[in-house]
Amino acid sequence: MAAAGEKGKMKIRRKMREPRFCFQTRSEVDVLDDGYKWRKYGQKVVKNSLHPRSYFRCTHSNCRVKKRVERLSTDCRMVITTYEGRHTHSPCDDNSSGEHTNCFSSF
DNA sequence: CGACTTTGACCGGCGC
DNA sequence: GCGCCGGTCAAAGTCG
Repeated sequence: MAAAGEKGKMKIRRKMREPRFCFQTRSEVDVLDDGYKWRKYGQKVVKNSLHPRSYFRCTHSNCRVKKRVERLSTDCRMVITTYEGRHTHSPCDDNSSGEHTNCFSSF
């Protein structure tokens, strides 16, 4: 990511076996309802942003997907939504049931 | 009543 | 060896 700049190069964390999806969205709200329910489990301030970063987790039981929402210091209405992991259930359940519309499977 | 939110504190890993 | 940063969990409170 852009944060890779700094002094050297961030050592790649192979520990993260789960894919990471970073999305830049311009919205006034932190959490956009993408069809999943998220529960905030933490908030920390990061120097690179000068703004508090929010940590979300999928409220489902079989879903351990994590979501990270960070606000841009240059654009308060711009937020970076980072999804970590894969959803094991369908968004909004019944809706489009039996349809694995998981575009994320690209990875 | 159930579910979700918020803040603080704790722990691990890494750097120097 | 110690300090610092990032990340996570827990408890309580509130709202629907």
